[in-house]
Amino acid sequence: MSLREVARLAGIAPTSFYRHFHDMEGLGLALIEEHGAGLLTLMHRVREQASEGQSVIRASVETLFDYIFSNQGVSRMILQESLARESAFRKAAEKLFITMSVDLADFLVWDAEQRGVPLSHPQLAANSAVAILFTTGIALLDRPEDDRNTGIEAAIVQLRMIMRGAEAMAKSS
Amino acid sequence: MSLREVARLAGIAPTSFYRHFHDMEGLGLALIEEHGAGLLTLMHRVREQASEGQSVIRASVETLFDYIFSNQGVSRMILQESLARESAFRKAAEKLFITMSVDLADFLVWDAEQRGVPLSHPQLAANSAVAILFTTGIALLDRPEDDRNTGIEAAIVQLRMIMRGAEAMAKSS
DNA sequence: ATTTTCAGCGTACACTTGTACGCACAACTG
DNA sequence: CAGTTGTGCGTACAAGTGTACGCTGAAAAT
Repeated sequence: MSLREVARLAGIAPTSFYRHFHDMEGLGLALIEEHGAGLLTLMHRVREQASEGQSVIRASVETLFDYIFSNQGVSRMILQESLARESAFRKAAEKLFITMSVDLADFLVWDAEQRGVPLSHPQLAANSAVAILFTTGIALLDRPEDDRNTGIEAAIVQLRMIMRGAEAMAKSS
Repeated sequence: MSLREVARLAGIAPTSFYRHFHDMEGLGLALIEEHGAGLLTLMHRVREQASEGQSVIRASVETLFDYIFSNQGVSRMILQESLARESAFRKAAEKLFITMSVDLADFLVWDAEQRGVPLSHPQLAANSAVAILFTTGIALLDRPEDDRNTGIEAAIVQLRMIMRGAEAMAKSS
């Protein structure tokens, strides 16, 4: 997507773009910052609410996928850019994923303590979860709703599997 | 990367590009096909050799990461394109990852039978493994060797965790 | 030996891209 | 009220893009 294309969609002259962002990179960074913050708080809230109820995993997956589905463009861009060649852009996207992973890991250890279940390598478990969630989430974007629903169920099983693995490794090591 | 840029690097005139590929997409498809086939056989071979020796997981991770590190451009392109908007290009990349996952799942059930250990949801375990391996592999590309090595060890732990989880789920369900 | 195929070339065209420059009008500030 | 700041515009340009066309010469096939 080019600067001119953005300007066209925004209904302004190409040169007016500079009034808002110095760069195309500037726009990208702003988008990441905005949506990144929203996503982080969203996941926090879901964990708080769900931990008083049923499955945190199910609630988290459904919430995150909902978010991705209703913000297709940005979500895809962030993931894609986090895998691109070095740039300020990529650094920001990577940072977001790292923050999400760390947040999740924090919750995992808290939850494990709560339940009195030891957990080995919580950070690595969180990294796995984030990687799986985003790649499968984005891959589901252009698919019919049936595929999306089975994809959600699959992701839930995958996350459960990781948690079971982390618990099993803690017991036998 | 533009058609003209490719032609420049190939040392031919822009218009001569058409003698070899009808399209930029044609080039991409050819690259995916070529490297995809190589990658699949490479992983097959590694599993055969390693199953007579030590850790299959370690051998697989090291081999795959070696491949990614020595084929940075194509590897990154394939993963990135598999997450892009619908296109022939994306379909090919997605197909490669699906094939890799299915191959891995086949091996997992064979190996589990061999060892007399039940395994639940082998296909989902394989999907997780492939997603984790590629995203972390690509993310390690622009990093110093130290990071790469710790990344490899981390990936190994993550895969072990998934396998332990799949075994645990099979026992208790 | 003749023909066909192949891979290269240069020229040309219409189009898009980023961006520099300066002007106009609103809104807010003093 | 005058002044500053923010946001818009049109024009212009150099560079890059895909691709249509037709010419060459070598290699391969007949």
